[in-house]
Amino acid sequence: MSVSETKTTGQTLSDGAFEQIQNAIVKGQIAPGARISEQYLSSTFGIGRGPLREAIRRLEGRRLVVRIPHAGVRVASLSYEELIELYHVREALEGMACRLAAQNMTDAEITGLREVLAMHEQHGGLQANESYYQQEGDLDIHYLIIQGSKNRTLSEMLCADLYHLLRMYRYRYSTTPKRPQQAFAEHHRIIQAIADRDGELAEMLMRRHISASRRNIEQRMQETKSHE
Amino acid sequence: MSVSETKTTGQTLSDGAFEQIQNAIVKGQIAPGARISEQYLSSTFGIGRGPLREAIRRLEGRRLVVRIPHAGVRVASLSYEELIELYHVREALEGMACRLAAQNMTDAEITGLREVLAMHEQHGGLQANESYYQQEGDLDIHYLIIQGSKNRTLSEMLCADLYHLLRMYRYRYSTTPKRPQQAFAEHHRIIQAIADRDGELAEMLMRRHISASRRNIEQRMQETKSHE
DNA sequence: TTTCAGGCGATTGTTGACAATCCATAGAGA
DNA sequence: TCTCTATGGATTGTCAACAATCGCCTGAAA
Repeated sequence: MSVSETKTTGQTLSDGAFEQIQNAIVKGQIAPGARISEQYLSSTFGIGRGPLREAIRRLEGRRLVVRIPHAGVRVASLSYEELIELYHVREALEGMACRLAAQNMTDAEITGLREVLAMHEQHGGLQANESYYQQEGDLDIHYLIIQGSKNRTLSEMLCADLYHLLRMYRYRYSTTPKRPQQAFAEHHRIIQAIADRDGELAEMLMRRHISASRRNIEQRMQETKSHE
Repeated sequence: MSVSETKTTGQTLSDGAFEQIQNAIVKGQIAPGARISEQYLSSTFGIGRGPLREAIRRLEGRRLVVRIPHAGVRVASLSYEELIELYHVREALEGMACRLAAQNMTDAEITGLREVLAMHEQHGGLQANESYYQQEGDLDIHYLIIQGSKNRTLSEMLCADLYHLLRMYRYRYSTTPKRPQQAFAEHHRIIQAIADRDGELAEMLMRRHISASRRNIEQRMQETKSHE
């Protein structure tokens, strides 16, 4: 569980620590449910406990860690139920974002969206760790559409708050083999609806897309039965 | 802008400061957009800067303050556009919560909901600062319905993140004279739909309820033109 | 008069030491 | 042997001092 040394993009030590710890948690380099002591983090990142505690409080706000007063913080370990809840929330929020995107995206942005999709189609051929790239690509598409909604409040909620939790799960449970192709087709239809400025259809397609993704997870969890 | 001395409910100084500052911001005791120095807070609450900074980082996560590195933090002053955005997000999220509440609330909880509504109806007679109570009452109803969705992720997002921002505005722009009665009737219909276990109708009614509230604000802002 | 450079004051960022709290373990008594 | 208590260690919470950065104000030059 060695935390790889990524560059600190933050302007202040606290910001840097925040990003690094967040990355480590999201990528699973720190195991979910594991207790993280301030001393460990302090020696790992080589900074004092002050900035660390500030970073932890921010992570707490994003629900990436759970803190118990006088007892320490643990990496959040979302239950299966909470993951499903997350997908339900996403369905409502991203459906809305998609409808707004159909209204508010510029033609240039829609063109860019298509280019990203095409790029992912080309890269879709390689096999090794394809799931990873496909997943990140999936996030890229969703990210662009969310930004296209032009609703900054919505964007922040989805990108800053929800997506990190989601990515945490994606790193844990690698994607299912069959989904990517289907997801690609769904993305294609969604983008088409946006290009047609059909907000209602775009919302419906996005909701179905996320709903299908959720059911896919539910099915896999049912199979493996490793609820832990 | 004297910050009233409210009791510290938090278990740790940082938690207490977090709640107190949050309250002060929400209630408008600290003006929106005002710069708050750590020294001021430190002397006001009588605690060191360490816990204060932790509290500030949490407030930052909730978008109640905006922080610029090396330059200090300011109380968030949401623009008119952001307020409208907030209502749009609420519409999607609370609509969903209402649909889930119709599915998942227990009969006892629905009874409790009706009692709260009836209580607010009785108290509706008094005039002085009625708007305030009506508003808080409104929040109570919404709060109960959100909890009734039994989706903890959703509940946290709405209650912990969004509602404080919303309350901040409610304290600033006192409610309009005519809305309460109408809102009361709408609440009544929503609760009826929940009692009937009609999730689809409940969601639609809640969306319209929030949408009407949003349009009411839009109209008022149009009239006064005090966008500042 | 305007603009830009430099320095001063104030504020934020960071650190290390100190205090308070909790957890686990060992030990005594029943 | 079991339970309850007390003590020690470790960890978190808090504070006060130090360092770094920024904004403002002064003043000089164009």
